Amino acid sequence: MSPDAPFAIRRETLATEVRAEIERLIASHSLESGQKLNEVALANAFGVSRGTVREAIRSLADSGLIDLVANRGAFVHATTLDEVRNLYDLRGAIFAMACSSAARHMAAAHDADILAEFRKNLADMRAAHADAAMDSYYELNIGFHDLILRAAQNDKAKAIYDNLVREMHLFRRRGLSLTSNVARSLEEHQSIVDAIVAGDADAARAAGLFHIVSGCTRYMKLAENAAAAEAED
Amino acid sequence: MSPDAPFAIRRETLATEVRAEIERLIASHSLESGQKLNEVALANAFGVSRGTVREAIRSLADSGLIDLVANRGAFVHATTLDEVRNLYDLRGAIFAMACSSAARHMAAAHDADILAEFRKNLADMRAAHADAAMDSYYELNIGFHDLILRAAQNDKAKAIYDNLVREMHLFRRRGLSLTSNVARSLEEHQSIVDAIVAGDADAARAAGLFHIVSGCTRYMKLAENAAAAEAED
DNA sequence: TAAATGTTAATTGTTGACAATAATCGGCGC
DNA sequence: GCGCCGATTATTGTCAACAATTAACATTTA
Repeated sequence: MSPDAPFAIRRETLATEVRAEIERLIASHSLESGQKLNEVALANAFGVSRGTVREAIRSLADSGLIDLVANRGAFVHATTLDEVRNLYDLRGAIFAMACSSAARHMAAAHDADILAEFRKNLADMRAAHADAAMDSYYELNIGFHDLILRAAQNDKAKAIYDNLVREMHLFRRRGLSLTSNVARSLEEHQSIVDAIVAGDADAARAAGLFHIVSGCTRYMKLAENAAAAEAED
Repeated sequence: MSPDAPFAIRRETLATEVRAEIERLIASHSLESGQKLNEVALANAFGVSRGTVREAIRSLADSGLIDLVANRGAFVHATTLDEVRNLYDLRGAIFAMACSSAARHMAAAHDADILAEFRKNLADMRAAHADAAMDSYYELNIGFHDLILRAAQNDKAKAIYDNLVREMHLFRRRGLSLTSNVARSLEEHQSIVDAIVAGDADAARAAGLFHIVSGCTRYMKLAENAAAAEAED
């Protein structure tokens, strides 16, 4: 009677679709930071009941994408630069831990499948870099981090990490091209994989932490420049 | 929790109270691991509407305390020993990061207030240890970790950490007394505070990680013994 | 005019009812 | 007896209406 099928065909519920739709509205800046979400308006727009959008909003609130004030409403969370720094700190801590765990698991039981996936991801990324195919590079980068978290075999960590990435993505300032320093990022990926393959948990942790800290530094620099450019207008 | 007005009478919403009540049912083992939650039964028991308990259940699911299967229902999440290990890994990563951040902040701007709170917590703990007052020790231990996460000034990290602690607490096996090795735990707290006061981020990170790893080791040992004792019956 | 108060409109919190899906049970054939 | 299949029941997903709270506006008063 226990849920035996792990990959049970769970038909998405309406609320989850609405949630995804609202996320898209935030990502596309149709809903601005700090803006209030009107339940009836959203319900009408999506052609669903108010209770359904309520459920979606609550879910987004639990993920930290929306702020909830009792009896007053829901507001798109406005992420400050200090918060982004904090999010990077968190990402770094979790990602480094995941790299370490991945190395440990690889040392304990050599997993050829996931190793092949790592190799393919690295190769594809090199190709994308050579072709200057920046859009596919973005996807591959997501895929790489996903691989790490899967190799760590820590579902909870993966869920939290995915949430962090999603939040950082959604509130990323418009026009910040993160395609710079691709070559360096690729090197960092390579050294992470090397440490994992070698089964060196400490080296993997260090390489993982360095990767995120570097990413944070790059982002902060871009944000500074963007702020300076805005001030000039 | 009140963002702006300190004197605001934030009347809790019904769903929030119901959520707390369900948590209590899980903690008291009135709801067993893996057990199914019946919405109408809970609604009747609490004297509220089904929609309200639905909202509470969804919130618990987002926190990972409950597993949700579409069209089939909600089940109390059954935490395995492997999962507990993963949770400890996560706690360790976040706690170590928090200790590091706390040290960094203390070095940048000496905060006398929080320092006094640390000193008081350590003194109270020593007193509780001397009096063998284990129940108050438990509270003080929670308070210590809370202080660290506050000193780190990372709200998101604090929210996630609190969630992890709550989950580990709720699914703690009955009869596992965690009051052993209080003296050693106290020493670890002391060395964490020392590193933070010194503004040594690296030392604080190391001390924080060691504290959680030690706690994990102690817990695993207890769990092993408990399993062995059960096998004897 | 500006602050304070009373009144109305808009929005959220909560509820009960209906529809869709999954679990249960009994008959039927083998 | 055992397993498959359809009808019945129970439970969840969704909806629309009601109650409580908040925001907006108009009115009064100093």
